[in-house]
Amino acid sequence: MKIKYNLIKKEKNTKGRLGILDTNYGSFSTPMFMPVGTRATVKTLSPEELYEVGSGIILANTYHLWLRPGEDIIDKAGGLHKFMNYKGPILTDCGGFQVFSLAKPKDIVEDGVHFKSHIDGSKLFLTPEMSIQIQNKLDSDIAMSFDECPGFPSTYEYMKESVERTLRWAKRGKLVHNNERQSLFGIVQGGEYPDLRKYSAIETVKLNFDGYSIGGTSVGEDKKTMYEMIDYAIPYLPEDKVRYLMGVGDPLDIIEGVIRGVDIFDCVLPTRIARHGNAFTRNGKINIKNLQYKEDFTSLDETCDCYTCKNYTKAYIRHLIMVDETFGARLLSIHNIRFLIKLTEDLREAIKTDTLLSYKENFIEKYHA
RNA sequence: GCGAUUAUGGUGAAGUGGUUAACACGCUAGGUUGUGGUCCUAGUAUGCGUGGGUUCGAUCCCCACUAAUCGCC
Repeated sequence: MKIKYNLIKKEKNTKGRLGILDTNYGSFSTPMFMPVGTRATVKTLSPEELYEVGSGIILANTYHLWLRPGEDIIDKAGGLHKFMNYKGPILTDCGGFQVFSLAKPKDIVEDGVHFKSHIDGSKLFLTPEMSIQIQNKLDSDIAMSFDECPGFPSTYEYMKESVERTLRWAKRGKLVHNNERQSLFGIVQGGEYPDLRKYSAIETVKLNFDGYSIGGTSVGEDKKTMYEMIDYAIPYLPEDKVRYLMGVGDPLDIIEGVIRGVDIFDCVLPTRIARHGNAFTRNGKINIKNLQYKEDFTSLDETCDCYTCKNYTKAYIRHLIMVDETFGARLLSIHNIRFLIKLTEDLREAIKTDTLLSYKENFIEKYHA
């Protein structure tokens, strides 16, 4: 079956909304943070650990799985869920963002995108149809339309052209999509231009997707601009479909996104910074490698309920990171993902009690202290 | 006791008779937003074993001392 978004409650003072998303692999509440598992694994975490931190859904990547091990292998394994032994919902990103980082503007043509493999430099060509067909085989619960993700800043002329192309690609992808149990999302682009965001949103919604995402964010723009990009698109998205803001995962950005009506977020930040020794805490982000934690035998965050915080000290985690033991990255990843998911849990409570704005004020006060 | 060799930062080391002593690691501090899986950026010896000498000038040349390593007795 296709996913179904159930709007439970709208917050009084903001556009924040509480909902439940039903999928083939269970239901989860929104707003929700979605951990990134590019290559069919959320780096260093087992599926059991993902369930434990309250992860409602995870993201895997079409481009990376297309190259290795290849969608046919995953198809033979019985689909992505069986292949990676993950029993919750999975969303696959379309590969558009990899194109953004691997291809040059001149390599983007009407039919698709020419670019070089990040593994061996071999020439590759990806089309909207291929992206959807690969995702059909991966058998994720939600597939994303193949889009172009322009950088920031882009000229108005280029962005207009890009938005039109992304719309044509969305139509082409939708035509070949043929997995009955898989939902398909459209992606709104338009950069920092209000009328292009509006146009992109209206035209994408006309194509009637199962959900909508806002893309083209987190590509170098400042926070204010990113929030405006959300504001320009949200009014034109239907209330009865789920909304996903792509690539955003800084705690403050998640709060601002929820206030603006976003339901799902994804981001590599919690796992990437974990591998580099950083942890989110209620009192701001910390670098566990700092000398001040050498003899700090307290947990990362005394308000946190995660496995890491219940069992390990900063001094121990610092030691593991300093000597490059992977268990350190795992402990920090568990904590950072739990931190963001707990944040969305708190935001859900704030929506229930119509206290989203005061929650934000209190959070910022401590986080920036 | 004798002989040889060597002595440069936390470590391994490069180097030159004359402005700011290479590089790497480590360490210290930042960065990271639909992941190109240990990455990127910056800082880190007021000093070249100790004491004398030669020289306008010595980490670099000479002498002594000290220490380490190897060999011999």
